[in-house]
Amino acid sequence: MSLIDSVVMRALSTQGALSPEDKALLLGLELSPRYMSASEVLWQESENADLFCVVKEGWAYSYRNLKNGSKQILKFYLPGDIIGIRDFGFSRRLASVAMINKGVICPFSYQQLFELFGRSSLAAGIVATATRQQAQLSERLIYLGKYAAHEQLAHFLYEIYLRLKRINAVEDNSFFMPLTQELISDALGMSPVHVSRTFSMLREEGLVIRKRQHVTLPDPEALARLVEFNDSYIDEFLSPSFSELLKASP
Amino acid sequence: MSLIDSVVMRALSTQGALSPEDKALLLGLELSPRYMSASEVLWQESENADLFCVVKEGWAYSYRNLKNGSKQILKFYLPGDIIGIRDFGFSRRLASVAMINKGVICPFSYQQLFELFGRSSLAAGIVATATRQQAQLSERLIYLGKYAAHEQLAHFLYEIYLRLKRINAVEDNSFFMPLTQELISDALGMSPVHVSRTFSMLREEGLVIRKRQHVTLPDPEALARLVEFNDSYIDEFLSPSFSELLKASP
DNA sequence: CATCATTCATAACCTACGTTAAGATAGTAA
DNA sequence: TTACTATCTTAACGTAGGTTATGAATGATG
Repeated sequence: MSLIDSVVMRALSTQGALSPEDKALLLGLELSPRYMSASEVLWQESENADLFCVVKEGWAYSYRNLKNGSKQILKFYLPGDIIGIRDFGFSRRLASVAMINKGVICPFSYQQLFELFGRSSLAAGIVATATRQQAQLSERLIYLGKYAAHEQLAHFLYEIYLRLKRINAVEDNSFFMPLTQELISDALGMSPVHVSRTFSMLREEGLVIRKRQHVTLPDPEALARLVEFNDSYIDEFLSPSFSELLKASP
Repeated sequence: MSLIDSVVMRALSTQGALSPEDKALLLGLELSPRYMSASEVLWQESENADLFCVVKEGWAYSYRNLKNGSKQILKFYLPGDIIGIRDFGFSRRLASVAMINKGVICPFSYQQLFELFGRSSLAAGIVATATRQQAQLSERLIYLGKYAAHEQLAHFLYEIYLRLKRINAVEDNSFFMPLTQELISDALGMSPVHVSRTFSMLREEGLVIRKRQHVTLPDPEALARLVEFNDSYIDEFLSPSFSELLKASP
């Protein structure tokens, strides 16, 4: 199974809507996997934007450095995720991206992406991917705005849990999460100390067990109830009518 | 000048990248403007999603009702903005949308939008619109996470100011803003009382004058300096190479 | 005009979270 | 093994912003 087949197809195909021609187009793209070390930077804010990437292995994150010296993390990327769609259409990067641990990424040029437009219904798949990412950001916005720290952290952990489950990286309610509490604090907009406090709280309530980079959620549904999780933006694929249109299009 | 010409072209065309054929396609769409009253709801969260809208007149906002009784506003829509691109590709609405004051909107079906895909390079324009909206959300995320109330409010007002300036709705550093402090508080994730406090602060510093629904920024650049505003997501159009591709495509 | 509902301003008080700091634990290198 | 560093925990204290409440200004309606 080629890289494209395993990674990009998963990202773009939606309930088998990719036609054989679309697949051929994708497979025709030149793919040169890049091996990244931990903390390596993919690109910096305001650099020229001309490509996007699919994460094959490892975790990454996008962030913005703030004037007060701290940084705000916008999103964590797990294997199978697409990085840089956000910047498609802009000439420069809106945020920096760096690896968390070592991994492998597959770059595509926007030029290649663009050439797919008009030649196949892939455009819709790209749009769907972009909108799904946007939906995830919206969820984060909601939690940053109105919820207490323990609800934010619960929501965050449950989202990671669901996303990892989709790629079969959860076993026995446990998963590998290469994030420091400092990274989590940058993502949730709170202090590292308070992240620690909040983890302690969730641990005492038996909701989260954490040993270094190994996380166990003894009762994921209890977490989900705590945050009233809206999982449609993760689990839901394209709408049925949308899929029909995709299949029917030439 | 038709509705389409004035509103949608503005939204989708990017530095004259729309070809005559694209324009013909757009003009061929059936357009039935709908007259909306203040507070009227366009759609509710989790309703079936099958259309998007262009705002012709009036302001609107998307929001989510939270379990604790409050709501989080995701975005305010000004004349010329597209509502509902976010949901394209999902079968149900991820957020509710309601008018703020009375206005006029122009609905398009996703079906119509989809048919444009593959038949013209409009797809790229749609993607660009979606990504620009996503970029705006990212900016909000950054401000919610790490900045103090007065910085958040300054950022918010300056963003509105820039967006209104783009549609020539700013005169002499003043503009009409039909938002209550309660709506603003729902958008920024803070209490209405604190929005009032913060407005008082900015007023005392001579940065913002507000009389009911009329806002004046005596020195917009001073506000911008206060928040170190990143305006590329508003002012920047497509990247030059991207525009070239659009023009060159059949 | 009087009445009523919104919206806003300001004050008093309280709490969740930030900040600073000092240890504890684990992983790594010599 | 002994440092040495990164990461985490817990405590003590300060503050930004939440909550509640009261009154003023504005606008709508009869």
